[in-house]
Amino acid sequence: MPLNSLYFCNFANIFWLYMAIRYKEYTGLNLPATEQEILAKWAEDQSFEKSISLRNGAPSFVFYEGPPSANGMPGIHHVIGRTLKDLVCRYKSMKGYQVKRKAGWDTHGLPVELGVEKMLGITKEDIGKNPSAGQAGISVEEYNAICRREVLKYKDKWDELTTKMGYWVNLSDPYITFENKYIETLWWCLKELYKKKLLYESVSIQPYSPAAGTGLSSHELNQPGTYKMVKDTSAVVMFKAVKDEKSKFLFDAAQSDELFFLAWTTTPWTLPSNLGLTVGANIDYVLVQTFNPYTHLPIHVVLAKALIHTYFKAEDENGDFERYSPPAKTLPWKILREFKGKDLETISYEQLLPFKANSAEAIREITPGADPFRIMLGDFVTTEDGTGIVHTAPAFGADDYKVGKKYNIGILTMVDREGKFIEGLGEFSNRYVKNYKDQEDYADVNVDIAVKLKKENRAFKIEKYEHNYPHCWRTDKPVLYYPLDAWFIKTTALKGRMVELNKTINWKPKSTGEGRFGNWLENMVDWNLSRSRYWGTPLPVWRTEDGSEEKCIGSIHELNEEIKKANEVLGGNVNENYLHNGILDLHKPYVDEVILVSNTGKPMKRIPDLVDVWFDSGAMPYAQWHFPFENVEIFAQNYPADFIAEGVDQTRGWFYTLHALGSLLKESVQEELQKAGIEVNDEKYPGLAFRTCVSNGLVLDKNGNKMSKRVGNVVDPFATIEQYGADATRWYLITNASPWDSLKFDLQGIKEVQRKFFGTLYNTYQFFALYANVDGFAFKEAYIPLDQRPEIDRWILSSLNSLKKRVTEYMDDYEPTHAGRAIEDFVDEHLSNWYVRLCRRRFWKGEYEHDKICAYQTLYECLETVLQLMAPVSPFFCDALFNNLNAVSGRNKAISIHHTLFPEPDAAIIDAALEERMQMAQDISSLILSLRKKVNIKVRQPLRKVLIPVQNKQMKDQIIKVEDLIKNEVNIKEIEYITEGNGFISKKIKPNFIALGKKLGAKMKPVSTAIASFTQEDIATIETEGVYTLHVNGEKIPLQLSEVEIQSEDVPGWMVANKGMLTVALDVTLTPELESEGNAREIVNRIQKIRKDNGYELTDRILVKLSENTALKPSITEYNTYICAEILADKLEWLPDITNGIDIEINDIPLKILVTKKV
RNA sequence: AGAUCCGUAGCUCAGCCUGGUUAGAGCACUACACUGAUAAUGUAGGGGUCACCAGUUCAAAUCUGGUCGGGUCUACCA
Repeated sequence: MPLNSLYFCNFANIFWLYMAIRYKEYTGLNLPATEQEILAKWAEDQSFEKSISLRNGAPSFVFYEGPPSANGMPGIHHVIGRTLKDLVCRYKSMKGYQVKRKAGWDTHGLPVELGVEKMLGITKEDIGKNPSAGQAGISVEEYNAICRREVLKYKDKWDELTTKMGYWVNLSDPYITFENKYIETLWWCLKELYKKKLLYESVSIQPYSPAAGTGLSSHELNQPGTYKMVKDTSAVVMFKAVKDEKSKFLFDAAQSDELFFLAWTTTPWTLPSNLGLTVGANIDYVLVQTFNPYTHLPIHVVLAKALIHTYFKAEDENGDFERYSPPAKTLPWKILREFKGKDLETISYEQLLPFKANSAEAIREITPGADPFRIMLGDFVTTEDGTGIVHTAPAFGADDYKVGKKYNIGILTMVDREGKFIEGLGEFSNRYVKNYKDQEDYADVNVDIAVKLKKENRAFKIEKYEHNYPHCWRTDKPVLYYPLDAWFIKTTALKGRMVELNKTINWKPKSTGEGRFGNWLENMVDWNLSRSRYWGTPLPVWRTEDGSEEKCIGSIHELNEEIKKANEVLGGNVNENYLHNGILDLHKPYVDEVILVSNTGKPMKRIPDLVDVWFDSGAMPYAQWHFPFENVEIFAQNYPADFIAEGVDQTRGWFYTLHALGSLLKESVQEELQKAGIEVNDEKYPGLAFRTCVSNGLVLDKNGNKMSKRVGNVVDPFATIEQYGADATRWYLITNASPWDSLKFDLQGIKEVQRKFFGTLYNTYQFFALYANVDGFAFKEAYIPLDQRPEIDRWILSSLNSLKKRVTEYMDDYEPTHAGRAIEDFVDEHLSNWYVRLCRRRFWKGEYEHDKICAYQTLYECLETVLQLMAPVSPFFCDALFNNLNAVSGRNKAISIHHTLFPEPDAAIIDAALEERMQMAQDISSLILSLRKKVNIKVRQPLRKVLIPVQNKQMKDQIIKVEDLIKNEVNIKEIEYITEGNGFISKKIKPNFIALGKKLGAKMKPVSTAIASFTQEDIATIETEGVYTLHVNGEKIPLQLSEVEIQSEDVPGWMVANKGMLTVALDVTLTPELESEGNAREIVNRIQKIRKDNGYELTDRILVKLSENTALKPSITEYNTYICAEILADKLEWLPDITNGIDIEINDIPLKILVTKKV
């Protein structure tokens, strides 16, 4: 080896050792592996913690984490929601805000309890027993201990997913809803509401299982198999109207002293409890004259017009009343009068089944001042089935209760909790309304009621009716809707405020807030807060046995004081277990053991109810900081949230409870803040819990079905991330569909993202690293001003700044999908397929000097910026590449891309004209390539000329500036511009519809036909004159040049292609000179391929031997210098014969060639 | 039942707010090219009654009303 070669070799090694680092080059794109490295780095550098501490003192951006329940495994749908949360937080952090993200766990509630019951194989009845006293079952203490343990069963899995998917949230200090401090804040909230009289007890109509003796939650009612088709006795019964001023118009029309309202029921057992009838205000009703089909007495009845034909045959209308005689098959009928439901309001009727127990006195005893047996208006009435008049028994239907309350008709509960009629109902007393006791000789009381009504001329139609009815999932017996005591929050009291504040919330998408949420608010009812379960936040209300006195407790301290007081007053062993250390666990059964004392010295026991878990999560803004007991300052800075995001299914869940509590507690919160000396105003603390809310849609499987374990179409997020990487998964989830559209999840889509976007980005980076390493580019030279860079650099930088602008706008508008798509477009269309493609030579050709440095600086900046722009969405790969770039250049001091500031667009760099002409260059090139394709002339074969017709000077100037790019790209020698007047090109004209449409209106059609038949001369006329007078239907219509669009269509004798306003004509003549040059290019191409096949390094020089006997020799000789320069050879050696060479063919001419490495 | 979102190529989606005359991308398929970025790229091709019906308009994928289908939430009803 020659001395100098050795020297160079060593020098190179030493050189690189000295530099210590080159841009890292990869052997292949492996996203999961890169992510592992980055995760390790983040952990080591504490990148997340630093991303927050770096922003100390900066304005805060407040994010609330909706607490997931960790008693189920996380699924892929959790990944999309969390990606959305994460990207917003990362973005805001990069925009300079401090974004604290406290994690949280939802730990109470029915799903937890049901899971535990299932695991233990027990039912609700087994809980609360005393096994040590020999009872079968489990104590509340033990049960709750198991719930506490089980609820965080999958916490590790959740934490793992959080980490692996790159969700930055503070897992080390989460809020947990079962902790005493958390519950204490909930108690504070409840007491505040209590003090304001917003917390009250009342009855509500709930599903109730008499067989099991317990109320059922809606969750239980939604268990599979609870709704069953059953056949029940249904009855259309006749309520007799009372004649008075209000009903006079009906009696007048009937010309009778007796008329009836028809009402339908599938539960005749509710009839003794009937107190009203409900009609729809705008439903049409009719008064019909007919006969009772059972008693055959002539009658007058009222029912909805739309339902006439379910009871009467059309052909019997106005039938012969005189000749009706039983047992007649036909029932003649006649409409006497038609009216609206609202005309019936408050008309009275006689009680249908009067007994002692449901007498007027009994009713007023229960509800003093009640005014029953009247017709009411309700919006729930339909004409789907029945009669359009709804029998209303407030005790046994939620709608009935609501409308009954409005009209103050009282309430009758003629059925006890065992499901049987109470005393005082005559022959029906003590009979079960359904066969709840499995009696063999059970006689259906509903049938007996129907029979009685038939006999009394009070039944119009009795039949078996098959319908879907809910059953208790435990006993399989039909459920009753039954009035049960419950605690409510009077949300309706602040409805106005909630509606108003909702208008200030930025909802994404808007429709969720205006439609789904707004509607929900409009139809708000009071919040039923109580649950009769075991594992949850206890309602902190104690009450004396007679119910005359009660206390609501608002803190642990207060409770402990009351505990002591009760012991002192009541004496004995009252609360003896809680005197020393106070209460240590606020859950059942401990709170229930505590006895308090009333102001008059009576003992008080706790109401056994728990609080709806939605209260837990809705109070999370306060409870997560243990407000107001601690952290008042922190709370003040973190309330309300700037941003929350959850699935759209939370609209009436978390979103609602957050919003409701925000409104309800506004004054309480402001007071506490003021007490702590914090400045309070309505702008800062408007009683709003969140300012922006993004609701994301569902994740469906690729066929559009809901993912469910049962169907087995769930996607395992861990496997997905492991195989394709979190980056590609996140990018796919975000860019494929807007977050609020439901997403059809398809792994093929992730593969596509991986290949198309990350693959392209990776290639671009690899390309840069490859050559930058060769040239030792480390961005050490001064930043070259734009005006000293070539046009194409200025273009890509302009385009880059336009991109920054768009991405920023989209991100600020919570439209990450559009932001992501814009980035994709840029990387693919602009950076990779135009800039890099056109500039390749600049990187590997020539010396390391001005133009090359420009190219490196430009590409570096593009890469760096794109990585920053995509960082919020896909945080791993960009951080890796960013670090690789920085390791060499040291341009940015941040140790992670997530600590940098989001790129700010520079308007001065954006050059719209430049971007426009580059688009033209791309389009023109594309057109020329398509023409080449058509005549089958490959790009390596140079062509002489293209013609481009130009509309005006400005267009010509634009194209001239990119002329060289086009010529290079499509291998054309010359571009010739043709302008007006030479008659060389033929043109096409069409109306400018927008301009003309406004002016012409209805005359548009004939005018556009006229324009379509313009000749070339006509077009020339309007072009030169600027105006053309059309004659349409004898009317003169002047046509301005600006009202039409003219474009070149054809150049006779040339190959032509169009796109929009652009037209290109290609000269496809091949001269011997052009062919010769084409041959030379072919040779270069073949030899480059051989170099590559032989595995030579980029910089290796080669020796080339060619066989002399070829027709190609003149071409090759002519372009000898060019060829040698391209292939890195000193010279081309011609030999008569080559033994080891490779046979190739160029344009059908054979050639033998031998390439070896020069040593 | 009510509310809401969605329905555009075989698949995933733009375009719709602000109506304008060849309805676009990508994937997949076919063919041909190109390539010292190569799991890339270009060009060409097939593939659409823009779910349906009605209305407004000179003009509707776009605006209005309705219908149908799918998803979700809420409610559960005589």
